[in-house]
Parts: sequence; structure tokens; C-alpha cells
Amino acid sequence: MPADPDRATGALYRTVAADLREAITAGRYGEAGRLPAEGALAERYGVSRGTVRQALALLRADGLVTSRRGTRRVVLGTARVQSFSELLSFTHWARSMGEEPGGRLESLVRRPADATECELLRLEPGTEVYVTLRLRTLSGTPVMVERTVYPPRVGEIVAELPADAVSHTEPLREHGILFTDADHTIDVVAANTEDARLLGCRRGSPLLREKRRTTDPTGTPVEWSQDRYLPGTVAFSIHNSLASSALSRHARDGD
Amino acid sequence: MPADPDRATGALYRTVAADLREAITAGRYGEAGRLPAEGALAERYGVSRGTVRQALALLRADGLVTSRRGTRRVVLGTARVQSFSELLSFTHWARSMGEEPGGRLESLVRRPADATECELLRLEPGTEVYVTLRLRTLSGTPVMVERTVYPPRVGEIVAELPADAVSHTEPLREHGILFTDADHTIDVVAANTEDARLLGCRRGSPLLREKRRTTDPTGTPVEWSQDRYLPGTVAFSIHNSLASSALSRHARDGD
DNA sequence: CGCCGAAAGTTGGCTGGCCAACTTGGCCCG
DNA sequence: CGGGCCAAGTTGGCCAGCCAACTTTCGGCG
Repeated sequence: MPADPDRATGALYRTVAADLREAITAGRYGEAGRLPAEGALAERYGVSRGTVRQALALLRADGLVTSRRGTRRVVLGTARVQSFSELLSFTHWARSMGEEPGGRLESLVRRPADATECELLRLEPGTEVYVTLRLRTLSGTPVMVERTVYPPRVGEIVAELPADAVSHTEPLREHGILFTDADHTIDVVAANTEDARLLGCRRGSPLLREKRRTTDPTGTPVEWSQDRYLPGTVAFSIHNSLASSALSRHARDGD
Repeated sequence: MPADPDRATGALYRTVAADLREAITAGRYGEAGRLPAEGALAERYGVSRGTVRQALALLRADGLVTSRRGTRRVVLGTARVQSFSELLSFTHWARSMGEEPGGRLESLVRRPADATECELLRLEPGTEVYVTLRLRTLSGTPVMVERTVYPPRVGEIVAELPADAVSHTEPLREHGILFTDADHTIDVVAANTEDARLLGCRRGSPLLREKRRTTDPTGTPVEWSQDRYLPGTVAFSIHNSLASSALSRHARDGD
């Protein structure tokens, strides 16, 4: 597990970004302080100004610094930045918080995909999919119910995993299934009978629902999941800006 | 209201991005189709490859296209993209959906900021803040309760607005208060007595809560707001990717 | 002393070019 | 006919430079 996602590749601009991020988080430029000019940073790191700008674009997107023409960049916050995989994988996320993640497979069935599943996973009508139902725990206490639909190529691998496997995404990655893009939708839903039984809450009590569709680098969907969290266990947090926004709000249009 | 946020500035790369976005949304490259090579696009638009890459980076961040070294970009989805202001402003958002937004000011008080407000708005202890409570409606039906804390500079302007003003952000912009960055946190909360009365639901029934802190280009906080939505009226949707992530999930740490 | 304008400093935007890393498809050979 | 190798195509990354737009500062002038 790389300590710093920015340093994952050998790219220069990621190294610079990682260094600046570390400096900002350590408060070395102060809250609401000013960053050195791009040119100065370029000289310090021995790279071109373009490379520095690439690095700063990363920090900008994470909401660590502002950017305005005419004046130096201002430090916005000493942000908690989390990697893509921490968002995608319950296991990664839990571990990054120092909690002990757990997972119990309640059921795994193979059945023909319905219409919406075919649409979302981009499959031919009638293709068989693998559907898992898992109860996820943090340090032993149940916090989330996860219902995931996998296309055959992925499902075949999942089906081979032991029932008490904590992480599914890690073994999948080792089998060459890559997760690179995800669309998330967050809303509130009432617990059904099954949710209530697994999570130990009352039927109809509110749950925070995250719907997620994940694709690999070729754009092929690899996962379609509905996670339902007990209230008070998680919150989702987003930064967006005029410069680059990744979030949208929209009307609910019935599952 | 600009039809396309990408064309807001006269920047070339935004124009290119807007054109490509339009083409993708119109399905001109097909679902899961391939985009022309960067070089080809550069020639078509008469710009350098660097500019095309800037444009494609925008689409990449929105999850419209993938990008992988060695092969052409693949169209991921025909995404519903929303601008920063649609996320920030209930009014903009509602109008973009063709709904009629409404707002009724329930109360506006001026009082000393408490400790957390000072922290969040970066104010000296004891500074007076303006606190508004508004009921927001879509086509007449209540959907959201909005509690916003403004620092003096901003609150003074808000206090002058008529009680039935639909939008607050628009007049603020005209007074030179700019919104450029926002941090959002989304979770579930139970309706208190006031929420229940305003929204017409039962006390204790679940609401989708969005906490938001907005800053201007200098990094100065201009707004701190808690919005509570009736379930079923909104969902939040996010795209993130290995290439650039803007979302994080974290444990709830009690208001 | 205060206001205004000029100059310096800084970021946004764009160009053109170069090489490396990677994917794909086709060709050649066994 | 199949497998492996090679070349072409494509994106990632980096550089050096230029100008425009904007902010801030500072000095001169009223």
C-alpha cells in the first residue's frame, strides 16, 4: 500500500505535488498562507513551470489551494485527501481509519441479468450475472449491507473467493481486473426486511444509500453495487470548485 | 444564464471541450466509441495538441471519456454534467431541471458567532454573524430547509434582501461576493421539531443533510450552510477516477 | 495626507517540439 | 494455422518560451 498516492507513478509532477501536499498538510505555508510563485517552485525542484502547473492542478482539484490570476496561490485547507481506492473499497477505507474491516458473504447467486442490469453493465439481454449480498462490519459491528452485481468475467473470480474474504477488490486486482472510474449516487432509502435483519435495525428505518457503477480503463463496466449504511456510521465529503467540478446534484428518478 | 458552462470564458480549450462534450452527449462518437486522436483534434480545431489535452482533461474529470496510454480515448458515458453554480445554488439547480424554485425566509437573526462558527468562517471570537433559516420549495412543495451562517461582510447584504427573494447567491454575486470553492459533507439526520414543522414531516423522520462551506477566490469563507432535504427529492451524484479524485468518504465525527 | 496611475509580480493560456511508454494489428516464421 | 515479433499509432510527460489578464505595491502628484 503506497503511503502517498501521488508518488504512485514516477511522474515528476506527482512527486512535486506530493512534496507540496506534505508541506501544506504540515502547515509549512500556514493556514491561508501564500505559496511560492510557480517560477520559484520550478527553480526549486529543477523542473519547468509547466510541470509545476500540472502538480498544482492536482492540489487545486483537491481543494488544497486556490488559484487566481494576478496573485499567488493561497492555501485553502489542510485537507484530508483520500485515494480513489479508499473510496471504492470498504476494506481500504476502513484500514485507512485504523478500523478493522470485516465481511460476511450472505449469498451469492448466478442468474440472468434483468433489463437495467444489462443496461448498466452493458451486457447482452439474458447474460448471466453474479449477485452477491454481503454484510460489512467495522471492528465487529455491522455498518453496511452491500449488494453487488458482477458481469460473468468478474463474477467467476468472485465466486471462487472464500466466503469470509474481507476484500473483494484486492484479489480482483491481482486477477487483472482494474478499477479506474466510478459513478456514485447518494441518497436516503428505507430499510427493507432483509436490511433490517442484517443490520439489526427496524424495517423502514432510514439508511444512507450509495449506488456505484465502476468501469475499467477500457470503459467496460466491472461492477454495479448498492451499499446501504446505517446512519451515523459514514458521511460522504466532496470538494468542488469553479475551476473543476466533479459533483452534481440531481432529482431522484426512482431507482 | 449560459447554455454551456464550458464556454463561460473565452479560453480556447473550453470551447474545444464544450464542442466535444456536445458531440459526445449527442452520441456522435457512439456509446463506448473511440474519440479521434489528440493530434487529429488539434488539426481539426486549429489549435496545438497541448490545448486539446487541456480540453480532454476537463472531459476526463467529468467521467465522459477514459484515457490510457497507447490507445485512443474511449467514450464512457453521455454524462449529465452540471456546473458549479448548479451545485451551489438551489435556485440554479431547480431552474436547470425546469422546476420553479421558491424560498421563504423564516428568520434572520444577528448574533455573536459560537466557537465552531468562528473556526469555520475564520472569524475572531465574538464577531457577529447573520443566521438565516429558509424553507425552499420546488413548484410550490417544500423540499428543503436551509440554515446558513454568513460572516458580517456577506450577511449585511443578505439582510437587505426582500424576504421572498428566490435566490441569495445571485444578488451576492452582483455585490462582488464570489463563490469559487466549496466543501460538502453528506449524511443522514433525523428531523427536529422545526424541520418537521416546516417540511411537513414527522419529528425524527430521516432527512438527507448537506453541510457546505464555501469560500471566495482569496480563500475567505463566505458561507456555512446546513441543508436538509426530504428523502426522495434529491440525490447527490459524483464521478471519480484513478486519474483525479475529488470525493472522500470518512467517519462521522459528530457535528 | 490621500488618491491615482504606473510598474512589477503572478497566474492563465497557448504554441511547438521531443521522447518514453504502451497498445494494437499485421507480418513473418516455424 | 498459430505464435511471437516488430512497427505504427497513440497518449503521458516534460521542456522552453511567449503574451495576456489581473493583482498588488509603491511612488508621485494634487
